[in-house]
Amino acid sequence: MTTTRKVTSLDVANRAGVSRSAVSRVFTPGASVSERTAVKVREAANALGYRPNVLARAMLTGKSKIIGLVVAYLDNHFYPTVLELLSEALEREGYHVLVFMAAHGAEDIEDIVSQILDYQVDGLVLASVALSSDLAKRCRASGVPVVLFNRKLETEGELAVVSDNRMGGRLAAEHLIALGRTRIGHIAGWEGASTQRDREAGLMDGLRAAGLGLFAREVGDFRLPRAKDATRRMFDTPDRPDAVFVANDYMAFGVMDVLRSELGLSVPGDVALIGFDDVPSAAWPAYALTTIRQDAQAMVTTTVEALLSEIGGTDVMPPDPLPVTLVRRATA
Amino acid sequence: MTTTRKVTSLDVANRAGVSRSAVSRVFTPGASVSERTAVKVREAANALGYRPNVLARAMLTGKSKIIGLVVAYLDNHFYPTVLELLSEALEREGYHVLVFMAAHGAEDIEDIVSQILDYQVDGLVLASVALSSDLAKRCRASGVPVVLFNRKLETEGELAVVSDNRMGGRLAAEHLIALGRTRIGHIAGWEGASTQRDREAGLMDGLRAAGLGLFAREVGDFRLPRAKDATRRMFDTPDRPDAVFVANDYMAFGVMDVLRSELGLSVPGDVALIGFDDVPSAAWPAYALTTIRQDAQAMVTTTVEALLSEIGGTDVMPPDPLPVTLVRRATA
DNA sequence: CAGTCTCTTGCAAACGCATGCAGCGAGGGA
DNA sequence: TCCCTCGCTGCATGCGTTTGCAAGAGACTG
Repeated sequence: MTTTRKVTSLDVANRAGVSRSAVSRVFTPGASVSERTAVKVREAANALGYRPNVLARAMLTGKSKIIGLVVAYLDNHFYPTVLELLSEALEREGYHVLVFMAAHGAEDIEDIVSQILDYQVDGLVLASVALSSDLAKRCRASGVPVVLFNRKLETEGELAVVSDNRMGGRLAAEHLIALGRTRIGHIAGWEGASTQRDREAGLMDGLRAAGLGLFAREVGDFRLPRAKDATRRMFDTPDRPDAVFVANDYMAFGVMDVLRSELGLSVPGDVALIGFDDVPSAAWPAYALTTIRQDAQAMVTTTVEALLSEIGGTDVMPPDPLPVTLVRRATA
Repeated sequence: MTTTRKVTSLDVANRAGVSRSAVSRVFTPGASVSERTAVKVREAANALGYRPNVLARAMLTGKSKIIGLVVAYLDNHFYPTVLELLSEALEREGYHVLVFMAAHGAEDIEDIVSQILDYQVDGLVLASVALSSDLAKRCRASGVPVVLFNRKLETEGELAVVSDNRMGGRLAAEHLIALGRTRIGHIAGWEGASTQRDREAGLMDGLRAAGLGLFAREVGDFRLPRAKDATRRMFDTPDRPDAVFVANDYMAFGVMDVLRSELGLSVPGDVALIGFDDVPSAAWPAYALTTIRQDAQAMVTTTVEALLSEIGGTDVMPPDPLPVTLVRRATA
């Protein structure tokens, strides 16, 4: 394996008969270079296959052009979608995404974030992950902007991009009630998530407004097997719910599966179902899940804007919760 | 925003009353340091919150500890799964994944790979992406090991991790034939993919062995809408297939949707269906898709091993295709 | 007690680039 | 013709590390 020596700006400079500075300036947008040398340099660079070393540049400028993303799991299809959108949006701005998997549930977030900071990332987005508020503070102290995605902190001032989860829960409740359902159950996600709390709070708002209470409640932790267990528990009684609001689509698929395949119930005949997120597969005919849609694209756009502003030095106000909409399909 | 100055090894050195080298050595496993200074240094480091700058280290050592991953799309759930597994496996080895989205179909791979190399990645894995063999050569020339994931090149010597797609296709054919089906159709993926070619070749092997020919063929390009269109075309005739082998699960879901929901056909009653990959949702009761399983975990493990070996300087032989298995569910 | 060996440790030189500063030349106005 | 201005360019320094080299400090041996 012939280890071809790395070609540096000096090589290009020599070949083009200029100084390293000249080469550097040619590759630095907005620097002062004459067209004539620019041509010579570009030519030499092409011939040699030279490209500036991002890492070296990062050291000087302090800007690495990389954004850290920590995400806990990818089996809920909402997150792959987000990852794809986020990566594309950032690439458009000259950034790239360094991915970190937060071993599920494990509270080594502390450690993971440290690792990320070692890479001198320009920014950090935490998706589906809870961040202790003092850790957030530490990042901010390192000068690294952080934005929480689909989670928020009770602490003021942390940048968080979320949908109007509470409104979403309320919409779900109102829709089920309008359908004439009265025995409404809830399959909750992980209770540590603000997302979960808000969605449930919204549900309760809606029920209360109609003079109803929650008929049943189980927690599925945003995990498929647990959601199925939760469903079994919830329906293992003669007095069953006639509707269920599930905290996200991913769990809702599991719920629907046990309802139809295990318990032989009809959806929405026996029990109406409504999820949250509107992941792509919610639209698939086999499920045709009625759900509360979060606009992933808008969330990503907002995230990127906030992040880049902060990186640019402009302090930015925490964005408002993004609107959600009920998308009505076959299950409610 | 008080920009706290970055804490460097020099700060730690001063506080601990040693030289920068000492500090460096403390953080370099296997370096020669006395326990006494190690303690002093670690203490100072903790007090100051010091962590070595990975980028600076990367410049010196030439090892960035980052692996580039380029992937074309994440809507086929096979790839999120792989991404998660890959990231976890690499994190275990001290590496991290820098993600690059290859705008679908666009042949700017050339450009994307260049961008990746700018980051001085230690290795590159290309998933669901076709790589011109001279580009592969260019990477190799840069000293960056490349491994193709779920794709292979006709060129010899390129590292590629694939399943035994041909055997998979053959298994599918044999199973359908054993079921008594004779009018067997095929919904193909993107024809530029080796994966597609091999799976189809296997299918043909199986048919031929039974004295059958391919009854119908349409191409779905691994995309959901196109797969659905392909299905409509294939069944828009009085003389319909009684079985279909779809080139991957993701498309198979779409195929099944139009079969059942649009055409009112029964699966497997009217038409048997078999997919490829065994993505998680294939097991969901609403689809219960019979499919050929690729072992994503094994593929990832193989990929990581090959990559790390190459990075370590050991030239490694292209691994054998990984075994696939038929997993029988409700659709065939 | 001198000599030798083994550990540690500091020095200084990279790594590949960006950038302030000063110098150079050309063009324009008086 | 002279001088000022302005656009380019090169020099040198610095970013935060690692690492070969040589020297210092003990520890042992003969």
